[in-house]
Amino acid sequence: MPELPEVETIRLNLIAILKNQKLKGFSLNRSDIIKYADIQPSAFEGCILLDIKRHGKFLAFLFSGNLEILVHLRMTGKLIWLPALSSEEQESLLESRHTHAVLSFENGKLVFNDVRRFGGFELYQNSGGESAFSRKKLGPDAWTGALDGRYLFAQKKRHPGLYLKTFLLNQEIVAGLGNIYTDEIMFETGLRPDMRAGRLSLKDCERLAEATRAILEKAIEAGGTSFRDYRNAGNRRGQFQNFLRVYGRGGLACPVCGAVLEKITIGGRSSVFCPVCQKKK
DNA sequence: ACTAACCTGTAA
DNA sequence: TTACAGGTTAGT
Repeated sequence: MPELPEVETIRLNLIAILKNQKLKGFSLNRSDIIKYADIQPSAFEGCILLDIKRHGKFLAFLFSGNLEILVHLRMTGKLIWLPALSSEEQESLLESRHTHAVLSFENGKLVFNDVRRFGGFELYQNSGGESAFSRKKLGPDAWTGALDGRYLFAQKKRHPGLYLKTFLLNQEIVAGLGNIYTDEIMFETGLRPDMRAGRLSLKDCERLAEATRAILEKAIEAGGTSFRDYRNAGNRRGQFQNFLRVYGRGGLACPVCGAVLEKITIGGRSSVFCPVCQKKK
């Protein structure tokens, strides 16, 4: 479900509420949402949440004692701060068969709910001040990282055969982009998703980096995109779906030239683009 | 470098 | 009943 702007929105919601709070309890309704563990969940109890960081679509909850929880929401994962909800909503969320974990802090409970169960937690006991992000093969963060035209140009030389769509979705190249924002970035840049990355010029790469920056900024400002499932930590929708130009609009008119937007499948993912405004090269 | 698989829910 | 969904990855 969530891409970088949605995960960043959740991070901003939660850091304001949970920084320096003590974790009192860590309970699981299903143990299979723990994808990896150096230690037991109970080892986190009594620890202080020092910070919440994000790299790409991963969230890292950093606790005292060098303990860390990595969270990935995949398609339908949600992190919901229970006190933000009405008492009826709180009750139904706690009883939901898709609520898999509850983190109880001194000021309230944080719930992990995931219909499809692709998402989950990884529990780390770090040594030497290393963050668990370093264990993942992730490129620079698309928002806070060193992403520019020169970097993309160097990367496209390493992966010349990838379709541009697949290239932008690859988290080892750039971390944080998903199906919505890649389509939006390619539309903004005037490049087709089915061109090969090897054909990108340095100028194209500079435009891609620029468009990425601009679109992510607006999307974060709008609190992310709620096309269907996404909700922030307060269980509320984002607003960026009102500003999407091509994603989810296959068969409708291009907002710039009026041509019919095409929808194709690349690497198993749907892509929508304008056959007039976007060029293959 | 592509596909099938992991899951469940919703819409066609 | 079938196709499809803001993601990733093991296997081919």
